[in-house]
Amino acid sequence: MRFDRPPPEPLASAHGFLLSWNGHRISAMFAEGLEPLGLRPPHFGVLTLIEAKPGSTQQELVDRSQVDPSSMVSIIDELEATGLAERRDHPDDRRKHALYLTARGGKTLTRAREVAIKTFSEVFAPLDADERETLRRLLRKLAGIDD
Amino acid sequence: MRFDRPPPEPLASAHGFLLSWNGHRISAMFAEGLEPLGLRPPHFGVLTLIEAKPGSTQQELVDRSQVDPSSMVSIIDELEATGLAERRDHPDDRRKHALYLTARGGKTLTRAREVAIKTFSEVFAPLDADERETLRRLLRKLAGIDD
DNA sequence: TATTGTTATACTCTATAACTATA
DNA sequence: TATAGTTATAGAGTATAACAATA
Repeated sequence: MRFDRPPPEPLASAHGFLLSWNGHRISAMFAEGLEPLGLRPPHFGVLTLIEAKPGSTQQELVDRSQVDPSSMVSIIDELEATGLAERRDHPDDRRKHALYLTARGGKTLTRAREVAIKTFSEVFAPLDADERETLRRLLRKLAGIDD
Repeated sequence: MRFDRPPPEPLASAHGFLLSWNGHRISAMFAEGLEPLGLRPPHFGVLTLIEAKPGSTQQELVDRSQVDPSSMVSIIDELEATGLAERRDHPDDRRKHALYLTARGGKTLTRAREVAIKTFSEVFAPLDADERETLRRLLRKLAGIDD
């Protein structure tokens, strides 16, 4: 799928297609922006969750990220290999790992957030501030999030 | 990625994540709905485009669908194998094929459209009519479509 | 030489199930 | 017996580049 042009009619007339197309487009653009940092979107998600709750176990990250356990292993393997996060022994249970960001991981997450913001501005450029807020509200409602 | 629950915070706070999550969710639901018809979303797209302009060449479908040429070959192979579309000789150029829906293809497309509408109603159920129209307008604007 | 369609192939991403070590 | 994490493996889906036939 290419995203360098608007989707063609008659497909673009369908609400569902539009939502799907825009969603895949922003994913692809974000993934491309993350590439220079050596990250893919799931890495960003996991880094974000570790920062939000340092010391989380892999199981907790699985629950909060909707990523399956085996994928979580490889994502964290990669984060450790690139020195962005580390597994430490869990104080209460020798089966568990406690996950923490490294200093470098924190910095990389900051840069990844800048990428997210840049991608966001590019994609949402056609909308003014009011429209963006409306879209955000509608998308949250669509996702089943109560405000 | 799982879609049976709303996306977790803090991820759900990000506009981009919300758009991407909803987009992937509706794709996944539509794909699931199409399964009993033996179709995947790209088949639906190609059927739609052939119906919109019968006699299209594969190259034209590639241009209008944003699917790459080699994927187009397998999609059309599958549509022919299941008797939904057919390649005919192109009157002007022996390199080209002219694509047509079969009667069965037309019926299947109708049923696939019903699946699309059903998926759409499910996903957009949390929104009222005005909100849906607003969302449609914003998504078209986002996609770069001039109204 | 360029274009249409095709094939062969490789790659990315994810999911499934079986395994280990601990509880 | 159940849980945390891991491994091995297979699968879906897509993309890339080389190719034959025709223009």
